[in-house]
Amino acid sequence: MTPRRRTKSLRSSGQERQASIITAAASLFAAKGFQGTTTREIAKTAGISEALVFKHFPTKRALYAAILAEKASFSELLATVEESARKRDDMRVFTMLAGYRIRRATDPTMLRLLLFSALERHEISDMFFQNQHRIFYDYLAGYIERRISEGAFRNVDPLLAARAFIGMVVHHRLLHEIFGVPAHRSPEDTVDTYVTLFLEGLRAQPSGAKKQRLTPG
Amino acid sequence: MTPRRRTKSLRSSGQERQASIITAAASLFAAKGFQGTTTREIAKTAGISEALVFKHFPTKRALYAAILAEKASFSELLATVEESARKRDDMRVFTMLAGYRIRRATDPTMLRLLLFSALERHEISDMFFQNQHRIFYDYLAGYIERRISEGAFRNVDPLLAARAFIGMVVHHRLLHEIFGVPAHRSPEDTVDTYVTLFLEGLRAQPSGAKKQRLTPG
DNA sequence: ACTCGGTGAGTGAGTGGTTACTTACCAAAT
DNA sequence: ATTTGGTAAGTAACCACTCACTCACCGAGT
Repeated sequence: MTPRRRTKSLRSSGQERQASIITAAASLFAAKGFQGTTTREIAKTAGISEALVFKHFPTKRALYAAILAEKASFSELLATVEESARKRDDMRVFTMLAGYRIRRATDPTMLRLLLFSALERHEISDMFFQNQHRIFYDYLAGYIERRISEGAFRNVDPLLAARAFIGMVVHHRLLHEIFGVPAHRSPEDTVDTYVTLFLEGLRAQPSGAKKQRLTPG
Repeated sequence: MTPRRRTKSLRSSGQERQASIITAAASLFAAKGFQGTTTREIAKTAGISEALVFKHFPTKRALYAAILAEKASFSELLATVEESARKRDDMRVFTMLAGYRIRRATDPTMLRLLLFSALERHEISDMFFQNQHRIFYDYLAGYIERRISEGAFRNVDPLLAARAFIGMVVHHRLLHEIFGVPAHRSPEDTVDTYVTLFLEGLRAQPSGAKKQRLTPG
């Protein structure tokens, strides 16, 4: 029996392969950084030979740039859709998208990629970073300015407030996901708490463990 | 026994050399990470041959561990002195030391070392990290609990509040010193503002540029 | 229905350069 | 004379990247 195109082909198309290389490389770069990842490892993770990686990307650095560019352009797309929702005054969609973007941008893999690229000072990373964080600033700018116009947050400097908020969220993720400090709440819960804490003027839930030690462990 | 040197010797003592290697290596590791730094570079920066580096430290990793251990033990020392000042109720010394420790721990070189060691997941970095952050938690724990007992910050969860504050400070440093986003105030000013902002319940200076755009640049 | 040649997917076995680390030896200080 | 600070010149392993080559697939000609 000579089966024809019945099951999956033995060879992938160029686009499929390119995507699988990017996926493999992204997780490795996020885990070990650019310098810490070898092209041999990338090939092994993608299940192909090292030579094929270089058929798709001229250099290791070009592959890295492609990954960051892809992530950045997806963020850009989300921002555009979100902006149009805001203009249509569709607050349900806007809030949902903004929430998704915040969760995505504070996702451990994204954070590790972001931090590594920033620390290792790749030229490409500037754009990536600016894109990732403009999201937050724009989102919070809108929210805070709206609330201020409603009479809330008297005497609050919006830029400082936005930065403070981002600081809380990012730092929580750093602590919990990257540095491995155990969280005393679920991530979702904590981000929500931070939002409340920040936006309502540092009034946290009264249910908090007041006598808790501040040093974890 | 005590060798008194009239003129500068052509050769350094073991301890002097060891210190100079650590200094050179620390700045390189902070700038490029463990993987990104070569032992040749370290030797060149310290102004000696590569072989001599290995006379003082058996492996590159051991040198790295020594750097983190040194930083951590200095922090520990500061914490001890500070604790004794607190017990003596010497608030002037306590506040001064605590301020110094916060400034030191948010210093760009320390932050880069910390972030790199955490991202690259060296076993040694755990201790280093725990030490660096216990500083904040303990300092803030004391402050916040004191203020709560005075009737301030009703319904505030101290752990969350401490984390939020650290988030603000660390994120500001990340933005400004590592990611290169221009600060709209001086670093010292901003840290102080964060302290005020946090401790007084998000009431920032009314002098703030209220109509400022939130996106820098 | 079958062959055959063109094309792109895919690889094993390198290449030169770099890395962490070593060896064998030297010179200054005591 | 011995110890200690110091080096030039290695070495084996590993790195990003290349080369020469094979194989799978498809469609045109018969």
